Amino acid sequence: MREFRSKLRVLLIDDNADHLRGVKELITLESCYDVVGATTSANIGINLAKKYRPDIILMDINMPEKDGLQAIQDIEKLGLNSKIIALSGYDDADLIFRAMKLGAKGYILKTMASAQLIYAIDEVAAGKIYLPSALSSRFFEYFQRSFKEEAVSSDTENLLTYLTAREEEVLDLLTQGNNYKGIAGKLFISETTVKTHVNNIFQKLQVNDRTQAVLYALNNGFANKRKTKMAV
Amino acid sequence: MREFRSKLRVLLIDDNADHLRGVKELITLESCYDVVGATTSANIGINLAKKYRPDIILMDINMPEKDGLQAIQDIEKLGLNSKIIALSGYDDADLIFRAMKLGAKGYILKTMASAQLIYAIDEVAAGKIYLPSALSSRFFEYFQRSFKEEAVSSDTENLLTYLTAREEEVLDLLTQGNNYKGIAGKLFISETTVKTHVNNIFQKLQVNDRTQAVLYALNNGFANKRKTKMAV
DNA sequence: ATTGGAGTAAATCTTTGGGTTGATATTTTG
DNA sequence: CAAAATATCAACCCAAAGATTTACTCCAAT
Repeated sequence: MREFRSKLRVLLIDDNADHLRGVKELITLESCYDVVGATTSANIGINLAKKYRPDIILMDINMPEKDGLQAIQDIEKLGLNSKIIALSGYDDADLIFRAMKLGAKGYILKTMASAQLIYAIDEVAAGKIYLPSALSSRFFEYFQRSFKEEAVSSDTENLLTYLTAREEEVLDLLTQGNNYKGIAGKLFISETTVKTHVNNIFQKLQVNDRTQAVLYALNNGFANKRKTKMAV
Repeated sequence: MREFRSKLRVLLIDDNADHLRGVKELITLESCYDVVGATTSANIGINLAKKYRPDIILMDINMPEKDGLQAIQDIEKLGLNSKIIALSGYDDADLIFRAMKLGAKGYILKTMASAQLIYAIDEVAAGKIYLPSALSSRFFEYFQRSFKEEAVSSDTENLLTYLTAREEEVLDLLTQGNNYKGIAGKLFISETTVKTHVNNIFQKLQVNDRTQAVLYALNNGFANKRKTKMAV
């Protein structure tokens, strides 16, 4: 897999000029890395990323001008294969979580020793994901808390279990935005039959209309082929 | 925080009797741990957990009788403060992800050295989360892949951006299952005005009815106070 | 000063949705 | 086998939702 290319190309984006300079010198000292760009502007950084397609991008995510997280997202959308390492002054769980969610391959604190910075770059360059164990713990606490409510809320009885197979089919089509006619057509039954099913669904889910039925379904694990999401 | 209690209590659940015995001996050798139970049955294990409320539970998640992941969920629901460490023969990303999602404080492979097992227990007992770096990488790859599709799908224009502030308010109430009357009452405007807004929303989102509007909103990042979820 | 967007509202009309009752065939299950 | 649950359909009615048009006010941009 190692190609013929001699050095891995690194792009630095950090609005603190002093820190930027320091990191640049530090990385330049490493024989295997080549700093192809260093800028204090997120927008310029994004353009440099487009231009040079660096192997590694060190991105400060606490910048005033443009949100560093947004910048990560923008760069990820470009579909370059650059590996982004988030640089931050804070070990805030939410920041870490969001950075990782957006595709950052690492997250390091500015206060960390320079040796650790190099180590992180090495690891990420090697295709791994680098999170110092302290931050990793933060991440997992946050991660697990995000799912806690789910588990708790699911102790209330799930009314979906009372639906018959046919009713589930109908509900599934409801959650795809179909009206009576659409459902009737797709299930090859009459519209009045669909109405009967839908009415039974309303009774069982204890709701008054289709919108509430759809919401109940989506909020109570009616997964059916639907991509569900998590709060950003 | 350290209490007057001398030893931390550990419960072992592993359907492989040999492995169970080995781990039990290993842990008993450690002066700071006390094995309060060791069973090859997940169900018995759950009952032992209820009875002893151990500090640490080592749970094998590859058991035929009962799914170990299910057992983790069951124990978590009991609301004991036991910290569960998942034990597995496989470093499957999906398994790791699901175990952590269910609240496991650690995940270790049966093939790992005994010193590492003890280290993991120490770390978890100290309130940290322990994932060997190799597994941690697996986890993050899986984690980021789960969010990839989201980011990609969002390259299609988000029609929600065209909504006015008022329309967003109305849509928000729609996504809570309100009808015209309910929305009118909550916004202190007439029902006909609500209809106007809703119709404008339909135009802008290019949908035909409220259910489709709600679905569009939920599928396109209309987060508004709503707990969103992620596929299990 | 005036244009345009946003929010408000009413009138009208058509379609869809929701509730009810009752009927029949099929399947499940005790 | 008999009883119960499920799936099918019809006819009915009323309420709610959706489409369209018109119009007034306020506010911001020019």
